[in-house]
Amino acid sequence: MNSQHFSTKERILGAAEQLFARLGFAGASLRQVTAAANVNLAAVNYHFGSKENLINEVFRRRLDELNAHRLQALDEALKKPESGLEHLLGAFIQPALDLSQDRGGGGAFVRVLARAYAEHNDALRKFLSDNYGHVMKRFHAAFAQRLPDLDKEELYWRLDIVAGALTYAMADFGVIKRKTGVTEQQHRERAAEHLIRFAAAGLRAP
Amino acid sequence: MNSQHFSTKERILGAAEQLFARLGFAGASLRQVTAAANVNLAAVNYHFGSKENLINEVFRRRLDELNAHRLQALDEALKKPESGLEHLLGAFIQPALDLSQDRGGGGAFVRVLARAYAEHNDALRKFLSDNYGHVMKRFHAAFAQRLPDLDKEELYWRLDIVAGALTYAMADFGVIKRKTGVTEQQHRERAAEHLIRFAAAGLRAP
DNA sequence: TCCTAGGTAAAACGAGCGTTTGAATGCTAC
DNA sequence: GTAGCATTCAAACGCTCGTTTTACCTAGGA
Repeated sequence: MNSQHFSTKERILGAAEQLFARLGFAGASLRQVTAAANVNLAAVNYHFGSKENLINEVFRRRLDELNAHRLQALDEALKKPESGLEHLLGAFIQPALDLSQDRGGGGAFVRVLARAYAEHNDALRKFLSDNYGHVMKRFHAAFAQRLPDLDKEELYWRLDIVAGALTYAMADFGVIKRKTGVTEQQHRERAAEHLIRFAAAGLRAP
Repeated sequence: MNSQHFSTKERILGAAEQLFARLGFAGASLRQVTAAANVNLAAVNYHFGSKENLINEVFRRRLDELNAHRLQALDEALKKPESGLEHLLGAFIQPALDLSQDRGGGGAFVRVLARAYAEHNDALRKFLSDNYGHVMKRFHAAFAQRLPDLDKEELYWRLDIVAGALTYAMADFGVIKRKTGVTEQQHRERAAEHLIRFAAAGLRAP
C-alpha cells in the first residue's frame, strides 16, 4: 500500500488530487480525502492549516515541476532558430502530456487543472498568477516573436483560445475512447499531435 | 424587483443560474439560491423535487431554446450550397453568443455550461446527451460533408477540440478585458469572429 | 532516564447542508 | 360564504461539513 512508502502529507496530497478531479473542490470533503489517504481527519489541518491551503498545495506540487519542464523545453525550442510554432506548442503540451502519463496520478491532476480553469475562483486565480504567471509571459513573448504579423490583441485572443482548447482536451484525454489495439500511451501521443496541428493552424490563420 | 414580474419557479431558476456560475453546483447552496430569489427555502423542493433536478432544469430552460436556434441556423447555412466551414461554425456559435448577450442572465449560463463541461458528472452528461445529443450529431454530419478529406477519427478529434475551445472561450468572454471605447456587444462580436477564424483554420489544417 | 517536540488519535464543536413536515395562506369555482 | 386546491411559510429533521481540542504515542537529545 501507499501507506507504507509515502508520508502523511504526500498521501493526503495524492488522495486530494484524485478526489478534487472527480468531485471538485467543494464537492470533495476532507473526510473523504483523509479516508482515501488512510490518515486521521485532523491531519489535514495539522499539516496544511486549512482546506483552501491544501488545494493550493495540490497545485504547487505539480506545477512547480510542470512549469520548470515547460520553461526548459521552451529554452531548447528557442535555441534552434528554425523552430516553428509547432515546437513552441510542443514545449507547452509535451510536459503536460508526460505528467498525465506518469505513475502516481498525474492524469488526475490535468483534470484538476481543467476544473481550476472553469472555476473563476479569485483566490485560486491569484495564487496561480502569482506563482506561475511568468511562465505564461515567456510563452506569450515567444509566440509574439514567431507571429510578427499578428497584432497584440489578436495574439492575445488566439492564445487564450489555445489555452482553453489545450486544457480541455488534456482533461478529456480519457473520454474519447481509443481504438482497440492502441495503447494508452499511443493514444495520448496521437492526441498531442492533433492538438499541436490544430493549434498551429489556428494561430497561423489569416 | 424581479419578485414582481416573475414566478417563483422562474426566480429560482434565475438565481440558481447565477450562483451555479459563480460557485459551482456543489458550492452553491439552496439557502443561497432561495435567499437570492427571495423565496422560501422549501420552494425548491416543492417546485423541483430536489437540487439535482433543479440543476437539470437550469440547463433545460436555456438549452431547449439555444439548440433550437442552432439547428435553425444550421438549416439556413446548409441551404446555401456555397457556405463554408465558417458558416457552420457561425451557426453553432452565434446563438450562444446571442444568449450570452441577452437580458436575464444568459451570460451566467455560458459559464454554467463551461462548468458542466469540466465536471465529468455522469448524471449530468447523460441528461445532456439524452436531450441534446441529436444536435451535435447533425453538426457533426454537416462538418463531415464539408471536410471529406478528413478521416472519421481525425474529424472526431478536431470537433472535440473545437467544442472545448468554444466552450471555454465563451465562458471567458468577460475575463479578457476589452479596450476602452469598445462596447460589450462589439467585444463579443469580435470574439466570435476570432473564434470562427481560429476554429476554421484548425479544422482545415493539413 | 526523563524530557521534549512532532506527529497521530478520537471526539466534539458550531455551522450549514438538503430535505421534510404541518400549519397558514391565497385563490378559484361552486 | 365556503370547500378545495395550490402555494408559501417557519421550523425542524438528521446528517455532514471544516475546524478545534485534548489526550496519547514515540523517537531522539540532555
